[in-house]
Amino acid sequence: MAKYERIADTLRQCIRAGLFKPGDRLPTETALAKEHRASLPTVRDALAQLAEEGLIDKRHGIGNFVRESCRRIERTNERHQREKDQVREADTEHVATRSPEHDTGATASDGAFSSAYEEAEADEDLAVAFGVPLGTRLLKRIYRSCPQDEDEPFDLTESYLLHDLAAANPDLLDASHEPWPGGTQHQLHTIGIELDRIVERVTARPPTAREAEQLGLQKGVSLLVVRKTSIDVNGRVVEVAHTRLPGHRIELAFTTHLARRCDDQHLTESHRSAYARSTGNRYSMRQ
Amino acid sequence: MAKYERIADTLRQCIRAGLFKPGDRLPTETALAKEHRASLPTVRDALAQLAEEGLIDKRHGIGNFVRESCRRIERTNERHQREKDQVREADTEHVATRSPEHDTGATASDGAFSSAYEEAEADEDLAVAFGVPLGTRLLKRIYRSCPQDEDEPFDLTESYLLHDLAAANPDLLDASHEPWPGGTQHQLHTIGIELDRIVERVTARPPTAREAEQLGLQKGVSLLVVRKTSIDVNGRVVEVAHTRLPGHRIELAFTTHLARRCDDQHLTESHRSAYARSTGNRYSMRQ
DNA sequence: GAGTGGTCTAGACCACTGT
DNA sequence: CAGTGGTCTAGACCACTCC
Repeated sequence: MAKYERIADTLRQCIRAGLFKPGDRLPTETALAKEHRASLPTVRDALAQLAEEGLIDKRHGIGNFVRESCRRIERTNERHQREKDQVREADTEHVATRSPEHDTGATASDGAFSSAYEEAEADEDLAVAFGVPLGTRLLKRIYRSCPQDEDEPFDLTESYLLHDLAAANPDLLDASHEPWPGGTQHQLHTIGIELDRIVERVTARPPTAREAEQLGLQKGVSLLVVRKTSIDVNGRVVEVAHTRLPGHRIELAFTTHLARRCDDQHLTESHRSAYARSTGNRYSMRQ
Repeated sequence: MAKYERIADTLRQCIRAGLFKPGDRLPTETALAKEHRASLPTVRDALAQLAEEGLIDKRHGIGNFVRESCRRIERTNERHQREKDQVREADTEHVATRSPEHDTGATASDGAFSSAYEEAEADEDLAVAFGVPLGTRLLKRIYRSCPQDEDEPFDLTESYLLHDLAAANPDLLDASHEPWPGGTQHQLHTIGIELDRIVERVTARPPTAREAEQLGLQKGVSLLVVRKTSIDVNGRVVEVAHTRLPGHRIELAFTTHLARRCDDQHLTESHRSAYARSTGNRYSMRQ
């Protein structure tokens, strides 16, 4: 085992054992070097490893600090249904009463979020996603949300709508109308769009220098990248969004409901398959 | 901008421009150092960055190679429903005919997989997940699957079942009976368990040294960590699995079907909410 | 053995932060 | 300003791979 790994291990143990507590500053790098009879770069290799793991926070010109064990924020896919439900509530009753406290506790209710609106043209990627010609006008919106009562943003989203579609409601083209009750689904509702399903594609990679800066991340940590596609009841892609989240802070929860195994033998196999294909994961209403 | 970042940028451009093609060996590190009038560690910092991004493959004693742009493997949550369907097909018709080619193309059909079985005791984490006392006997199984016609494993899974439950079918305790048609759901079926839903929690972090070795990954790349909980029709947690996947190779796709906004106004709001809570994301059968 | 990347050193200088 | 981490250098030695 390499020396820098041994040093990293030692520090890890000290932190887990509570010898260094969250918020504490570690000894200076030169002090650690002397203590472990190692050179500075070697110590720095060790510290870089701890930073990647999210165990310490490197602050240029100040020191290396033990990370406050930040709570993991859960984001479940069931919020999509809740959001859809809220649209109708807002619609039928208290029109613009934003009720963010409706989903309490477990869910990441996106506290405050700033945003920026601009026009964009569909690049190849987006053109394919929307199924439109290259260069089609899009409305691009940038969101940055924070968990309640925190300072650092924890998510960075670029959302795209078809411009001509969004233009049906001029309010949608104007950033000053944020926030909307019920979020994007409500916005889409105002132009007569109802969502049928949402597909989220998740990958992970280290952040670029720019992303690390924007999200206040250490170099080398992992970024969760979610590409969300919203499809309306006519099978049309109406929104494509690209979200980047810090992997060590977020837990994406996806619940897949399975159809009850029905004991009616009158359905032939081919019928069943076709049915399954058309509906996907769902819950039998028969239960 | 730091020198090592400039060097990394230059190399990135060379690769993207096709000046270095996939499979090519880059100039030696000393050659790059001379070319960029930089020291060896500086060049190595640049190369480390490219390795984290999955752009190059560092091979000790041989050289640095441009990564074959490995195809991204998609894993959708709709495979859970397919797997459930297969159980029934296998049950009613061709009993043990494993038909992996049923899900063609897009899906990662887990080619070959080795496995190891052993007993384990529930630690705090697992005890909470299963809702059983600490120390309860569990059956621990380890899977490593490869995409079709590839050598490197791309996933590493630890699966846990309640031992006493699994013991109802002695075959489940024996590794030699792998592979099973229809996978774990079929295995559960043999002891009379039908799944209601699957919850997958996704996070990302850099791999440990051990994980990097086991999965053949470069240091510093991102790992997708999926914790899957399977819940049966009685609301009991019957399987907990922990899967680690290379973030740059995998794309996890989750489709959330939304209930149609029903225009029947006879449902009061409270009824609707209660209904939504009990069923989660689903598809209206009325459509 | 020759050539490659992996680790480590000792020391220099720069950039950032707080006083 | 002093103290901290960030970058870079020149060179040494080790570990791995292939011939």
